Amino acid sequence: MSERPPIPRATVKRLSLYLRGLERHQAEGAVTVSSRTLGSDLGITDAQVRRDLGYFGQFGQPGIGYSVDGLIPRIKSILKIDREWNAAVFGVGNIGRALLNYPRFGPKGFHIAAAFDINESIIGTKVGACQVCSLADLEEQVLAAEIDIGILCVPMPVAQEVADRMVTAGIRGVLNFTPRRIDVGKDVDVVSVDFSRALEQLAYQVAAADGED
Amino acid sequence: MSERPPIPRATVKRLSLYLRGLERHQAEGAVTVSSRTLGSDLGITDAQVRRDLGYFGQFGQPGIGYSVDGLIPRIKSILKIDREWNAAVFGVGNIGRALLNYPRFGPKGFHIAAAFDINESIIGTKVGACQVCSLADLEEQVLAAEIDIGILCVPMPVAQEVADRMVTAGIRGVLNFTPRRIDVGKDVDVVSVDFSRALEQLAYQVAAADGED
DNA sequence: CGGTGTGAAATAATTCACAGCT
DNA sequence: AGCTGTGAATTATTTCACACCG
Repeated sequence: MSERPPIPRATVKRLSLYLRGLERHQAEGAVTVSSRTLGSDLGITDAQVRRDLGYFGQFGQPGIGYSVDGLIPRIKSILKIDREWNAAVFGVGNIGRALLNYPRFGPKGFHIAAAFDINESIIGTKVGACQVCSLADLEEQVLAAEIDIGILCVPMPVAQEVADRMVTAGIRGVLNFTPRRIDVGKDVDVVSVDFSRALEQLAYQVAAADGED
Repeated sequence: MSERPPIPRATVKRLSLYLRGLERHQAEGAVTVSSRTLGSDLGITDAQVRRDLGYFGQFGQPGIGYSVDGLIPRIKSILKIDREWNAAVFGVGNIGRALLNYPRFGPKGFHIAAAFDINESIIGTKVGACQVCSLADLEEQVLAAEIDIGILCVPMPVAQEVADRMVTAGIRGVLNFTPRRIDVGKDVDVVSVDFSRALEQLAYQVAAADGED
């Protein structure tokens, strides 16, 4: 019955970064870490770190800080990455191929279990650890491999159409690499990664730093 | 002497998205667009759109909306992408290669003018439109090609070191594809693109939608 | 001391709501 | 009628500051 306050979106976005910082400290042999240390790693205040973690419970020890080995699994559990997620890559073009070869997903609990494309010349070939399937078999394969998350890397014009089929096939989340908003039902979540947008932000910031406001 | 209010970071992040929306409406032949239409494209309110644009001036016509052809260049000018930016890719691995082949940067005003790697077997080969240079020639080439922006795709352990050299060579902004915070002086800007983080956000959201809070 | 956890205060971002233009 | 631009109100997020613990 205890009434927890709602968790700010901004807090959740930082959680991944805390995890990163903690894993680095762990690799360096640190046993505990203070909110100040953790915060300065990512350029925020100690108060912010304590507030963020405070939403989920009391993990620290006054005078000592947070146990590195203790906090890591707590954050993984909060982010729901204390389990295996099955993902599939849709579209084995430049970006899809890069992601299939990206070695950092597996250890993080994201298992890329399938890859799809429409191009006959690469269907059946092996990219990374996956045999490329035909997009025609999407529904069947998504079901068989119990895919939770779809990584959308197809060309922009067919993005929405492929996304629709992913959703119908039962996928629960979409990681969208397409520079376009994807419409899914309200039961499915989308997170977008947008290179052009990132570059545009950078251009703005660089120019602003030059004194042109 | 007129005192403009400071521009919220959140507003700048949305500007790229407005531009996207406007270009789509332009392609579809629309002449004007209302704040409501533009907003619903990206899932925000009309008031938000008007407020955002209002920070930069009065671009709309009451009763009509915003001129599509008029607003696009205004936003480009605000974002400082009404000019050519020279970028270089550092690290021609999976991601670097994908970016060099990404066809969408050129038309947006970002010209990838150079690519660097340390791997002898790819130095001198052509990837996308670039001949790969040795990282040893970084300083010289950055200067010669007048690189403004560095796209950092090297392996994590050498990321900071390469970034330091980029900064020394005079680069003004870094687009960081490394899952690690990059430290640059205060005269240089960094924007990060972090795949793992995006996946983690997605995992959290999908699980939350499942009712596990 | 050095550090957490957390009310209270301050600041930032969003939405409301409406005067005024076409 | 349809829509912008913007004060005022609201809501979200961050920071302050301090009681309390090891």
